[in-house]
Amino acid sequence: MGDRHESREEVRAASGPYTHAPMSDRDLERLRANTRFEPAAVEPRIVQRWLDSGLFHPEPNGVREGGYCIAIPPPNVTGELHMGHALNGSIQDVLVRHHRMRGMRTKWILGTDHAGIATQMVVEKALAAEGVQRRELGREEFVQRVWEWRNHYGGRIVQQLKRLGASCDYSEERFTFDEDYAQAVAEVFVALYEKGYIYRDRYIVNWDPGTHSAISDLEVEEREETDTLYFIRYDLEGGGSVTIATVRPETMLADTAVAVNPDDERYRDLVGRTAILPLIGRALPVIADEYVKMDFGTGQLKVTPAHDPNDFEIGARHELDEVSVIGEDGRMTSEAGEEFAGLTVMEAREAVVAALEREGRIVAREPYTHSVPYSHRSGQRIEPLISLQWFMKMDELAAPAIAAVRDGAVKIVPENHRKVYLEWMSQIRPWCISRQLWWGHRLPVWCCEACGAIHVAARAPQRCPSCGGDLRQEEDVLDTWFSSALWPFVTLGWPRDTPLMRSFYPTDVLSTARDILFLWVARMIMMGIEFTGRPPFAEVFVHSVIQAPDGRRMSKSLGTGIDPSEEIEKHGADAVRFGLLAMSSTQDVRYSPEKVEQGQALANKLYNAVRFALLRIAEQPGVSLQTLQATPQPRTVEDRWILSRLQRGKREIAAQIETYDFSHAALGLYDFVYGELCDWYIELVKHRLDLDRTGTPPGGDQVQERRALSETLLHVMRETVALAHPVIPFVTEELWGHLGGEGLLAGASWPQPDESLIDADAEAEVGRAIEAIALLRGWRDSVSAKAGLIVPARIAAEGYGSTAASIGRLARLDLVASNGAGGVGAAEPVAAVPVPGGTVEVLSAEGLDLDAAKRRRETEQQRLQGEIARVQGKLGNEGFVTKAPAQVVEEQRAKLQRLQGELEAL
RNA sequence: GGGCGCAUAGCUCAGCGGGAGAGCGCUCGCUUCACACGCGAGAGGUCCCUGGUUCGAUCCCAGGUGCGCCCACCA
Repeated sequence: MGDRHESREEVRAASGPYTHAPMSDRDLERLRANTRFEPAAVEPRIVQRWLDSGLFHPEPNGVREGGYCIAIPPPNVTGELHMGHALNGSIQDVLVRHHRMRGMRTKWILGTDHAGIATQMVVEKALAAEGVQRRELGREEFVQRVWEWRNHYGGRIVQQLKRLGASCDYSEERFTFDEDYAQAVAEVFVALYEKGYIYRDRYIVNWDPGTHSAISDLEVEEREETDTLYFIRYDLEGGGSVTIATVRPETMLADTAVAVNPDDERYRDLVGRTAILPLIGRALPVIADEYVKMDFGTGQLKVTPAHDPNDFEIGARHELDEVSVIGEDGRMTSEAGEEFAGLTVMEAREAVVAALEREGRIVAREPYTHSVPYSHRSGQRIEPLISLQWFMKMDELAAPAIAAVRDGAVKIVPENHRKVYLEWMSQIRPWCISRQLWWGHRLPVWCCEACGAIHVAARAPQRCPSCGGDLRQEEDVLDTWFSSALWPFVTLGWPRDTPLMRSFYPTDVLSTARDILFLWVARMIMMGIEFTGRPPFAEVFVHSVIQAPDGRRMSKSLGTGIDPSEEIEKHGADAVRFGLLAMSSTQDVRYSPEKVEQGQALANKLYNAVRFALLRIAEQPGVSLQTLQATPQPRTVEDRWILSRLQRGKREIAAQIETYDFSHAALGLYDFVYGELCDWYIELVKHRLDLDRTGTPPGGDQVQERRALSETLLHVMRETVALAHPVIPFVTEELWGHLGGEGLLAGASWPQPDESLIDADAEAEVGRAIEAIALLRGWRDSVSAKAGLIVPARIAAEGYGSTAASIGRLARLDLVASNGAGGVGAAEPVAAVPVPGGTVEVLSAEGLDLDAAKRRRETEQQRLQGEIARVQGKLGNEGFVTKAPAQVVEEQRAKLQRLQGELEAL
């Protein structure tokens, strides 16, 4: 990073004057009246300001250096925002906003996916509700209807992304079915075809009767099911029989062989003989094949090349006939015989079993649990069928994509996904890329109706180049993932050499859930390298999957889904973003409504902290908001303390964002705002801006002091708000305006840590005071001191020189000088409260239940004695003293001393 | 059948070789002039089990148990 952002104009930094007058009296009145941040009222207005500003659209300058780019995983055009989108949107937006603030030309490529099967199914369903069937309409009309649907309902998700605050480049929205995109897809297809990577083949595929299309291996999910395993006797010609075992008796109608293992002693003499297929009477050769397991079933296997992927391979090895008895509609064909033709597969199964039973051929049956393939898309059972499809050879494309990840050109975070990727890629198989759908990129393949020749070309030929005959375009469309694989470069103008390409390719990071690591990410890497010569991104960040609060999958059908848009309406986009980031990790996580509420609380807290600062400063006599500089003017130890803590905060959150550690970034922000800024700094400085109720005009020095504190406060507030902006952009943008920052915070500079403001002494002093105050408050509570009671006390401890007054105020003590002669100062203490470095002596028992204090003291003594014994035991252990690092031993000695001091003080 | 991951407070999760943490929930007390979507104080834990390594294990290693997820063509 480094010097890239240094040219940024300083005026946008958090230190600086009010450059306009944002806080008119009316604004201040409104601020005073609104004690809560109202996201629903504020956030939509801020979205509009961002959009109008043009900040989200970077002008391409043709130079990759100094740019930052993310391509959004394009959501389905018909989709609605779900939790995965919301989380990934939040993650990408944190990255994008952070880099934009660091002065980089930042582009977040936006667009939607035509999502072949999914969209076709949605529209088909909608049409069905009107009583219209896809086939009645015809292809052209149907595709027209899908476009209408898309123009009407599509892009809702883009609106939802805006509402989330995602700072995508909305001015250049892309669609994987745009004309340019389609042209690029065709060119890629042609190039791969010409290289011999794409080919057509009759092969057994995963046929999805639901979508009436082939689908890829990755779209198949296996489900455990218990079926019946039937043992069926086939007679042998010339006497004897074999018994095969199957869970799919209906496919026996398509058997073309019986196989045994060549090493199986039992059946050696069967090989070469002929079995008779029951019900059909077809002669089946008995063959020997290694695939057959000797220890499964009978060791005799029916071979059905047309309806089982393994049998298909066996068939290919032995040149067996392929008989298809199940059609693409999932029903039995005429090949199955009159008795069964037209039945569904399940009906046929019953009928075949009944027929076999009549012939006395069922030898046995037993329950059998196995995995059954189902279509991820339609939910229907996959029917393996032989079909003429287009395939893509993957080995050559995979090799460089493997190397890219193995050698670190593409870094996968978290690391464990790297191994999964490499393993999957190393055993990659051909990809079936054709789909028998209507909505999608049609294959750029033309068939001559006269001579049957096939022409593959990116632009439609007029007539057959071979014979001049009429051409007909291939009916099939491409798998959606074929076009999405080109997303990071086609969206930038590829194959043309555009300024966009030169400015933003390759992209910086791809953020996604792991479910599409193979379907999409791996294919993008392969295609990116093949067509642009470079991987399409330097890093892949794999984020959590958000599950329902009860640990089940979030899904509409289960009723476990939580709609992020509803959560945004209820709690605000800031809250949802914070919540999702805070709950995310490298694991899958359960949705935690509490984290969203925590985010909402943070936004409100920050709002009120700024509200306090501005209202209180505005009321100072002799101080005008308009003339203040938001610069650090430390006057006291707490000023130095907060400035020091702030520098550390800036350093930490930047590092966390850069290492994709979003939960710690979000929670660290919360801790800083609550645990340091609000609980302590504001409480410590409040009195310095006290309103003077006596009406006495302040002296000149006092005005100077108040002015200095005001400037420090403004500075701290502006920097905090800037720091929080990537995570909670809305409330921070709103407050930035109130704080007089120039322009929009979205376009402001990221606050850089100023090492000179780090102050270890101040941190130690205030840290000690905080500890003491907490102990004193605990003591007060234990003696039932009323909240308003001011207790006379004296500090008898080292190290409170500059914080004693603060301790008095925040612990509600009336502190007297330690050596005060006469008066209460000389009084005998009635109690001593141990604090770091000594005790605080309590000088009056009035209003205190000191018996309770005594009981408390006793349990405290016990605790201390226990701890002392433990540390002494450790130090008495020779092994510890000689083997442990000297520093650790020293720490234990110091601890012992401290504990003994505390015990004594009691 | 392979692979990966997780078991810490009532819930959701951080932490990770030397004093068990957060948010929410719970209890008690607060109209303390930013915030009751708030403030202050508390209670609550054989850090899954069994071994091992170590001066020392919630943390490292091995095994076990339970729960997720991914990949896989045994009828």
